[in-house]
Amino acid sequence: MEFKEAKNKFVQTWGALGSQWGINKTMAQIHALLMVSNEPISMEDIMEELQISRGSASMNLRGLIDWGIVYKEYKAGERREYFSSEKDLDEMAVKISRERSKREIKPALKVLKEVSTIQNNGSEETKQFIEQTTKLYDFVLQADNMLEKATEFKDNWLGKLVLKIMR
Amino acid sequence: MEFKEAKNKFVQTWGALGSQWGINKTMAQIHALLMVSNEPISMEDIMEELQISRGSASMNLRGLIDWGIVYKEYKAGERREYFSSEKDLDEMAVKISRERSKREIKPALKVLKEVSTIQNNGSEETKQFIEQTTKLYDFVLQADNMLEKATEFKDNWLGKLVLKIMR
DNA sequence: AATAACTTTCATTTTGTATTGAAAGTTTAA
DNA sequence: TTAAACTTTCAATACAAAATGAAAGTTATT
Repeated sequence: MEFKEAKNKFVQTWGALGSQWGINKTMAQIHALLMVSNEPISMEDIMEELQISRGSASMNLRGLIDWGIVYKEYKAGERREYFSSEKDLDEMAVKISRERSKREIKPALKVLKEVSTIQNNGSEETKQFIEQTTKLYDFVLQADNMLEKATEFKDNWLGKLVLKIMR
Repeated sequence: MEFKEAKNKFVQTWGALGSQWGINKTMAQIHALLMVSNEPISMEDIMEELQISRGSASMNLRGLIDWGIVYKEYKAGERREYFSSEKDLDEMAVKISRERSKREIKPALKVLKEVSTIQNNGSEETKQFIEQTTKLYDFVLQADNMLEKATEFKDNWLGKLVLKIMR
């Protein structure tokens, strides 16, 4: 397999993985492209490489910047903007974890808290509902805390965690 | 907030959360419904409650059974099938982790291995590509191993993990 | 201040995913 | 073995999410 083919395969795979985890395919593909490039890439080049429109490139790049894992760069004497991605994978994982927590888990926790604290009117179904949603709240809270704590390690937290768990 | 309203809110929220993580909304809603019900529910009732068609109910229930987090149950003297969900959240997390690993992470790892072992032709871009995809392979492998190890605890692994991490 | 070089926005269109429902399939009971 | 009671399948359809691209917006240069 030669470089070009490998690169394309990687971009496609990363895109597919992304969409299985709720990240839009094109966004994941742009991210993949930037991850394996050592030098910043212009929007024009991204459009060309992935065969996507200007609008799509613009929106998805902005999305990646909002996630904090892609940066804008300016080259001296050039008008055009260039983009590069976070290359440190621990840093990347931390940022993605934090964002997902903020955007998705925290709001879900809020609702879980609300619904798990309704008045128990004594009926069996209400009792069961409160019980299960309370457990769920505790579980999700714990999972979210774990992510938060883990990301505090910052320095290769994943590796340390694995060692710890394996004893 | 009364029971019916709370239940509905929970189902909607769980559905939304699911689709943000790549699980189809209806499937997540059915799962939510089953999680907070103490007794098994028939397909008919699920259709009624969520206002979905027979086909959709059938497909999504089968999907949940494939994930291993919903069970078919038979009532004595009744033809109709009933469905209930895994109520143990640790068990549920273990099953979901294992399935996602098998379906999504393992295949991605295979590709990462492939593309990270192309012949280095000496060019800078090839060198960078190999370097970054190798790092990515190691990272994803480590994350996958962590999940695997964690799920071996089985017994409230998440809680134990959190305690460990927090010291 | 006008022009050029670029980026963003957003109404429309396209694409992909999920749903529908009727027909086919299956199982159980008589 | 037939009928009844149920579930699954799948081609057609609906729906939602993403992409397009032209117009509007922005910024830098002369």
